[in-house]
Amino acid sequence: MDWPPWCDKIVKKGPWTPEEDIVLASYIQEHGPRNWRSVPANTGLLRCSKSCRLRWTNYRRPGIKRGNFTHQEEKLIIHLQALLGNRWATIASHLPQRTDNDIKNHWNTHLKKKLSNLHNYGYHQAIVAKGQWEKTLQRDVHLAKRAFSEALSLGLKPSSSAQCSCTKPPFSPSYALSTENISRLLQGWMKNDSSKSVAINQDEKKSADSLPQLPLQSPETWLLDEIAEEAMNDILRN
DNA sequence: AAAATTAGCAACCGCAGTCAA
DNA sequence: TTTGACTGCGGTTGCTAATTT
Repeated sequence: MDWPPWCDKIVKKGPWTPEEDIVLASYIQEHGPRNWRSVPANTGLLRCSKSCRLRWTNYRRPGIKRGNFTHQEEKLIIHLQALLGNRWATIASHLPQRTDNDIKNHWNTHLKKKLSNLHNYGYHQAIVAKGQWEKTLQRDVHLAKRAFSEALSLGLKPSSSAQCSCTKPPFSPSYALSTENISRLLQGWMKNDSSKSVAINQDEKKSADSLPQLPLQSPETWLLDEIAEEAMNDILRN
């Protein structure tokens, strides 16, 4: 049965009910998450294919982690956002248990605010610590970007342009933003991070592990000096 | 206690990319 | 080469719960 042309008139919107979820989940379990157009047609759900896909991708897909973001996850999101901009899908690929929608919502409702506080707190610290705080988060982000560019000139592997879905790179060259290269940069950052407990994609990690270390760990070229890091931790904890 | 405001989040919308016919 | 179907993405909206006045 094809989805009728008048489907827009009967399509249901708004929150999904548990019953609809069960129907969707059992259908996907049987047929796999593809051919979304067939889902409403074959299940009788009064939802458009898009809505079914979104519901599955963001809420019903196995392995999705819901609930509070850990401190470590937040830091990773902040760093990736600084590097990539609002490319939520790319950022989400580095937090496999989180969806892009979840990350985007968390950024818009929590992290932006926290970063704003961090910025203000930074200027306060600058006065208190007699200039030690001149490395505010914004500057750190700038440094990260510079380090990124420098690292590229030191031989980060270009990705095949066809695989790079980045349409709006924050800085050039555009090939910089491949998954592999981002993983390398993250690895550099994580080496400086105390907990090192972020679950990055295991394949990416293997790939990154097999590559020579890049000179990204020096204070001059990587993100946060101890003071900035501590202040950031304070803000994120609150 | 009630009304107003704010915050958080699920879901929708529109656009762009991909691919097959 | 063109066209249409499908999919993915990011921005935005709107509902609900929590908080403030």
